[in-house]
Amino acid sequence: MVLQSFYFEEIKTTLGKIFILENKDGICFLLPFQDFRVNRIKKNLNPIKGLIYHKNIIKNVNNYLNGRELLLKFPIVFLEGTSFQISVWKQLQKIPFGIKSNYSEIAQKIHRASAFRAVGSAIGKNPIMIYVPCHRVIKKSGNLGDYAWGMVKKKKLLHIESI
DNA sequence: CACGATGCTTGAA
DNA sequence: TTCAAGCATCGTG
Repeated sequence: MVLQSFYFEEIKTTLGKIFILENKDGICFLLPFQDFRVNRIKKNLNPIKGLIYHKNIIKNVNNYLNGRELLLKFPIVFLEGTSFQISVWKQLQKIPFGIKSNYSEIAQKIHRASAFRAVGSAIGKNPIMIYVPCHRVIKKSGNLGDYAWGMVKKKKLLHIESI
């Protein structure tokens, strides 16, 4: 297998500093800068500074966060994750803008109705924030639930989508 | 390999 | 509000 090149960028947003990693096939990671995976990714994949394939995601992220634009579609590549986790992340992508869901609903959709607790764990490892809209998943009770990157960020995202 | 612990939950007590 | 059940993963031994 041919060694592929990865490109990264770190942008400042109203949500804080965000790390973006891409290759020619799509977006591979989009994480808050403080996520523990960022350093590991840089070290292992040795990405080149500066996006070249999906440069316009930078403007899209900022516009979205400022409520000026909806999320555009970018190809997404899951470089890691178990089949269970990937099926959860793919299911999240089907939640429309401005619509909320809950953990057991996601579990049902992937035909693992009783695995709602595991769904929560899988969502917590989402590699691509915003575009894999894990923030739209809240508790069935109506409480906002938890968020791996902090409730402040989850609340901001939900606010942007008026959820 | 076998447990125990853990994590963006739930439903019942 | 507290708690046990339930499920995929991960760290330990």
